[in-house]
Amino acid sequence: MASEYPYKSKKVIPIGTVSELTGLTPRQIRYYEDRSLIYPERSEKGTRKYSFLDVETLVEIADHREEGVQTNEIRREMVKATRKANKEDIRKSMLRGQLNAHFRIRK
Amino acid sequence: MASEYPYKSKKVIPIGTVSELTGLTPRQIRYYEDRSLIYPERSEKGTRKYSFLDVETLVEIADHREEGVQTNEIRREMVKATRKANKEDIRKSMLRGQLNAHFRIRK
DNA sequence: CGTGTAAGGAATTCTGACACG
DNA sequence: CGTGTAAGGAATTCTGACACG
Repeated sequence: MASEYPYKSKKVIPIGTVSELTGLTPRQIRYYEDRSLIYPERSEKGTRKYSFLDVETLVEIADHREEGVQTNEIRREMVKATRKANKEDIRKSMLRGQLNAHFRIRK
Repeated sequence: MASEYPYKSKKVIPIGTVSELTGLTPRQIRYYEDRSLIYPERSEKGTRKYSFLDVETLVEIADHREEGVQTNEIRREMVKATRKANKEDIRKSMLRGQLNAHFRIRK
């Protein structure tokens, strides 16, 4: 489920590399986590690990910030976008369910 | 060209994480690099960075090693597999070239 | 609010070497 | 040949705080 890009969501990138990839400073990256915009995983000893998806999200955050959008507003937009995506997923899976029921398609 | 998996080849994973992902020790991972089985990138200060493709390769290496195959033999097999893949790429691109010439398809 | 920085400590990684076999 | 380990050093990351604004 939702594993179309197996490597995109795997959290394995350290903050220094994320910093290079995004152009953001580690300080900024940690702050956006503090504001609940991203959720890296932690290794046993506490170092943060990010996914490529996190990197993409951070780039979007950076774009919004450059336009002066505050982190609060960015969070609202992200939540909204997520809800929309989830609704579409539900719609699709319901459609699939109907089709399967109709045609008796084995998964 | 060959960028079907944009994130698969990007070298961003530190050796400790690769160790967890593969079950190999950092010592083993460095040794296989020494034997020219993998080629991580280096950060400015010298720390190794691996891609998910490297991780996959390392798992294959681990499988071969468990069967007692020596690194030399593993390297030969890998070179052979690479050559085969390249030949297929060339064949495909030539075929594409012919088709394009025949039907005047714009790229 | 968002970001920089100095501070002290902890965890990571690096290399070259010795060991075993 | 392939891998473990102790050694010393360098680079990375972490947190909490003060600063500016």
